[in-house]
Amino acid sequence: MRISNTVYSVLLNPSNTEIYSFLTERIYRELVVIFATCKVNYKGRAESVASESPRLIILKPDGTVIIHESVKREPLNWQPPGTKIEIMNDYPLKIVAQRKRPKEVIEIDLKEVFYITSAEVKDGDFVIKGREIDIVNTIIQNPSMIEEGFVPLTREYNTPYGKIDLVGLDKKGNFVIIEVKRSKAQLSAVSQLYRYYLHIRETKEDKVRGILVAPDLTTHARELLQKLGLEFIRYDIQKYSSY
Amino acid sequence: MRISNTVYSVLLNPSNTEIYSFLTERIYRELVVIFATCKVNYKGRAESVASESPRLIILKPDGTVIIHESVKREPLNWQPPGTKIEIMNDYPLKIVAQRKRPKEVIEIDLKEVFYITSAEVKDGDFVIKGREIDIVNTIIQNPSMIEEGFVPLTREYNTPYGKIDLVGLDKKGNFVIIEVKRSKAQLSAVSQLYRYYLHIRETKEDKVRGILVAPDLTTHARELLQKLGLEFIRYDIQKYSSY
DNA sequence: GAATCTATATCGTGC
DNA sequence: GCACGATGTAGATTC
Repeated sequence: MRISNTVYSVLLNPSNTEIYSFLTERIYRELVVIFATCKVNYKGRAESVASESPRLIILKPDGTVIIHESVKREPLNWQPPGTKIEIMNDYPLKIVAQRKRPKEVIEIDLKEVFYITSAEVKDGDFVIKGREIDIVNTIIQNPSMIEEGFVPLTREYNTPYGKIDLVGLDKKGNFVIIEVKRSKAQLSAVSQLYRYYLHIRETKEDKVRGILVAPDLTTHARELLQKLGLEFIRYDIQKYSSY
Repeated sequence: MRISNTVYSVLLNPSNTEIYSFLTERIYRELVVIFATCKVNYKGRAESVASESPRLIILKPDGTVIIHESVKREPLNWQPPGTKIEIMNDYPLKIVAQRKRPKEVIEIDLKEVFYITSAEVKDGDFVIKGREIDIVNTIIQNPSMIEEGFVPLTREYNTPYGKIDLVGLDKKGNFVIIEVKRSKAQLSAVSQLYRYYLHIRETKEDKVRGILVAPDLTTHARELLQKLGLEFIRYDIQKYSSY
């Protein structure tokens, strides 16, 4: 079937023979959607067993396998891109999807297949903004939002204890370490900053300051921050949303 | 259409009128799958714009919205469960999915709808094992895997600075803090343990030990661990996989 | 390939 | 509802 430039096919209540030839012809080439009752077994980093039930199965041309039930954003089982997908012409028909690192395998036993569809899909353009990196950019363009006299030096500054979002100097020449969070900062953000802070304090002669930049932080995060001698600067997303 | 106990419906190349009545009747009741060219705009914690392109749209009865392209395990855009989904009978037909906290909205402009399917789905049983909690259970049942004389006291021990996986006493009566990781431990695991360690050392008179239990840890994690005076115990997943 | 961090993370739990 | 940690996290980036 063809509409505009998109070719797609639909099989309703297909026989096993139809399913097998349909799938073997189309996997890795088209976006395949199967609605069927199935059992699913997963074994790898963890293990899972799913009893027979109707589910939605998606096979992407890049090797991704996604199995959904009727609830949640997260799939019941999955395999990421690069997975080796095989259709086993057994009774019942079986889809085996495995990858090497980590070694993981999903087996899908297809019981009743209600429909299968397949389509050639070319991806469109996608632009996203408002991520952490955008905030770091805003700081570099508006260093005074940290404080008067702040001079950004390096972003993604590498240390053995992790990458520091931004390092710079204050007007007194102190080393300044900045960790940015795009949403309310939690304990882990403070720990992360403290890890960098300790490392820089040990390896640099200069005085060091650690600053957490976020729209807000939790009560416990604030307590810990103060106890550790670190600083907080509120990032008002409204104020700098013009970029 | 009915096969066994599963009722499902398929519309091929539906008209706008058909799409509208089909969707309004079925959202929040059935698992709906749409394959269509569409534009997608998202605005909330971040923002995104996706140009017109064929995509797979899933509307779950719990309010979940998932939009997939032909690559990746992760959807292009989404809304989690609890989202308010509306079908707007405009030209073009539009799906608006919004939630309050955080305030986020997705607008999907449907251009050409190739097919829509819908099905009543009751979820099956699902059992998973091999998660962190299973390792903690194993330790509690085999305390000697920590060391001779170790006595587990409390799991999920609450502190202002986070929940400690397991606390106990060693044979000398020292307080022992245990952080468990199911895969190779990284810097953040060491920071996490250290946060708990500092807190307990400050609030308890007793001597305190912090132990990281994991199958392995990265080089830098090991360095930091040693520097902070914390300990590591290897958890051999093979050895205790019998539970 | 290993290590680290971000994510519109999502999800579960405890308060 | 908030805070916090786990996730079979996935995905991007750097080394």
